Amino acid sequence: MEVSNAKLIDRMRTADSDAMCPHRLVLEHVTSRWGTLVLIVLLDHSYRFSELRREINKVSKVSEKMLAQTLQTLERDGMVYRDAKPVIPPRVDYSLTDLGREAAEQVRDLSLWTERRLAAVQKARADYDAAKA
Amino acid sequence: MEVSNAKLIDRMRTADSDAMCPHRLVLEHVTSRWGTLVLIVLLDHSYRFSELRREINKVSKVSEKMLAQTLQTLERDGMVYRDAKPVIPPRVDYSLTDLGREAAEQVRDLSLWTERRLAAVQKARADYDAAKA
DNA sequence: CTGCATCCTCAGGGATACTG
DNA sequence: CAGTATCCCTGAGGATGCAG
Repeated sequence: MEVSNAKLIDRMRTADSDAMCPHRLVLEHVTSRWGTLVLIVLLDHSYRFSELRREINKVSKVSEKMLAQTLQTLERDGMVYRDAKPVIPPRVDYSLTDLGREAAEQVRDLSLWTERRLAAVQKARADYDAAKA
Repeated sequence: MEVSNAKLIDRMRTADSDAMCPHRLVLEHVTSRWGTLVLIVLLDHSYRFSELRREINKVSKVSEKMLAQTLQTLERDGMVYRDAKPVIPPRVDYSLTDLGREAAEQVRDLSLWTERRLAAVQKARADYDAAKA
């Protein structure tokens, strides 16, 4: 990585100081509470809406509304492909696009990293809490 | 990466379905709204509290409360080192630990990735919006 | 300067009911 | 089944004031 961080943070600036710069918004979609889980699960294979919901519910309860909303955001950002089959009853399959797969792999790696380093974090917490008392 | 995603998602489960598993919590701290910015900025060098706040404010206004809260969380997780010098007026320097640097580099890479792929995302959004209308 | 503590606002997110 | 629409509420997060 040749780019300095000072430059990165500067490129995050916006003329309007209140509005977020575009790529930060994408980052927030990808790292959002439900976005991360959707991406990680979809890395496996495509899922129907309720399959996906059941899978995520194993980890953390997600409301139908939030799942739909998350999927729409990721679909609009070009991360998720939505395949709605014109059958009765409806069948909709969600899968990752190439773009989404790139994002998902990085999110997954970060998740795996936190898992690997969990012991260190817990140690740090114990020390921190002990120092407080 | 040898580990299957099915296993990853399963390892994210908790006995108590409502509680989040430990490493997901760490992930959320690191990818939180202010956590990402703190990590990216600190990747440069250490900062005093108000320096850090000014730097982040360039990108997105952060309240003193949220910055302090974020720093405490990251410090407790062993990502950030807090060096409080016993002088008047107080001087506190924040820097990344080795653990924090590992996290920060991944977050920065993800941020750089979204920046690189921004054009693709914006194209996808335009297509999506056009299809709606 | 660096923080706590307090109060308050608002939007993220849940529950429910309804439709194609 | 796969959503949309509605209502509602908790809690993230901002503003202000004060202390060390």
